[in-house]
Amino acid sequence: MNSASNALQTTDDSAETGAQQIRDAIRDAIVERRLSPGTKLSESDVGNLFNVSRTLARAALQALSYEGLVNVEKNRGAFVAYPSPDEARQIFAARRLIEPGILREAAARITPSEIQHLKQLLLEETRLMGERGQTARRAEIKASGDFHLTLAAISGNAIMQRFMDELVARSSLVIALYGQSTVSSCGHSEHGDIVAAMESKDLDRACRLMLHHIAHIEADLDLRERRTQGLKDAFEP
Amino acid sequence: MNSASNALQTTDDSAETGAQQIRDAIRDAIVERRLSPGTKLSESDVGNLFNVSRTLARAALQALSYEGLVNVEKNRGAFVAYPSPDEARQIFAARRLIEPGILREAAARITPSEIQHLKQLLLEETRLMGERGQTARRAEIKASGDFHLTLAAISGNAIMQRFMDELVARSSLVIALYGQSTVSSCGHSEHGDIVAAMESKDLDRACRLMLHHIAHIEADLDLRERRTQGLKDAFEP
DNA sequence: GTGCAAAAAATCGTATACAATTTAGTCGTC
DNA sequence: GACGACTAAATTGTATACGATTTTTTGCAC
Repeated sequence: MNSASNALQTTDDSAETGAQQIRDAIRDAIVERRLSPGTKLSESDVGNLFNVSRTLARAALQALSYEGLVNVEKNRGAFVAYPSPDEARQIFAARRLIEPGILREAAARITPSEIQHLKQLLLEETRLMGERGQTARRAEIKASGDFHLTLAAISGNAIMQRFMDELVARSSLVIALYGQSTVSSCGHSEHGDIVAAMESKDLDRACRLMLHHIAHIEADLDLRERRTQGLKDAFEP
Repeated sequence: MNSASNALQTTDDSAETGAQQIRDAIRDAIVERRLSPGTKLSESDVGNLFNVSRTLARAALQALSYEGLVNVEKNRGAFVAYPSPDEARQIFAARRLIEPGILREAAARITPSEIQHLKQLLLEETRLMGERGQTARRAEIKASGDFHLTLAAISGNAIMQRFMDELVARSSLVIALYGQSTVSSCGHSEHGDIVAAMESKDLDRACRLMLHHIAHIEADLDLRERRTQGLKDAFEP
């Protein structure tokens, strides 16, 4: 009865086999910053690493390039994306443009159980903020993104959800490159404030908080050209 | 000096060879409605048609699946996307959500020469509206989409431009399936009104017109399940 | 003639092989 | 010793080949 069952999953049945799994594994590695921007992803290496042929490795890399997480250069290979400051600005401009709309749709459709789910995410987030260690920070980054992705899922629009998937993943790359503050990339209790505003049906306030939140993340960035990037451009323009 | 040169084109140099060209060719055929929704795109057939191996055909089809223009079903093959009424609603919901924001950014950055370019597009559009024949109607559909895509290009955000690329292409599929009016799918002189509002710096009015315009397109659709779809589902569930 | 089961054909999933391009290394010349 | 051209290694681009899954056809029983 609920048409969302059709909308929530992009592919009909289980994964398209092999390539999909490899793509997800590499994407996780990129988003969790275990793969640094600019790292070369040789097709042979990826294939050997996952015990598959170069065919599947190549398919996975191409898929990642469509999401903007990997750049494939003709006859040169695939590299973990190294977003330029300008790309970073575009990513956040896109989020400022999109997320308020998603928030409004989500607020209009949200159910009590979904509110509960969101609150649980917030608890997990604050818990991770209290812990030490790299793994905790990685989990925190992921949880922070999951908040925005869950909102997109609640909005019920599979297309916007996919767009947000891409934007959140790329945001993680940008924060890895240009983030300054050692602490939480996403912030404070701003997520909680947004949920509170949604609960009290104050949509305008929720949107304002969301925009403020995104601006806050962006303000923590130092969007100056990195040396490595400059060097690369100097050698291979 | 302008870092936009890096941002405006997703791929650095010319096409990734083969697969990219095939992808574009098939995409054009889909958008121009020379390939009907639901048509099977066998890897072998596509390969033979373009005189390439199945490898490249497959890569092109996968690329199209990432754009939502074809559905690849595991072990069954690729088919020109057959958007469900629900998907159609999501596509237009996404456009309503995104396009006002793009319009605002475009209005803030637009140059006189770009205004001129837009006006030329409008002239071309009205010219095509006056002509008869399938080819003219195809060109009209394309021109109508180009208006929205040009706006996205002017906004200067390559990411939003890509999102709009996808949404406009999929909209064409939806209109092909569910459009009712035999005449212009996109409408009247609404494009012209939007440009006029932009020129007079009346952003709020421009956004209102844009939303009205999108609603107008959607209102022309008959979003009922098509029989063919039902039959197909009955035979191959 | 209808319905089901098994075999044949077609199609996709994946691996391997070869050609083309790039990159690294080497040798010779200045 | 530095620079440039040539050769060799590595990597990507594309094609072909083989195994797995699906679809169609065939054949038989009822």
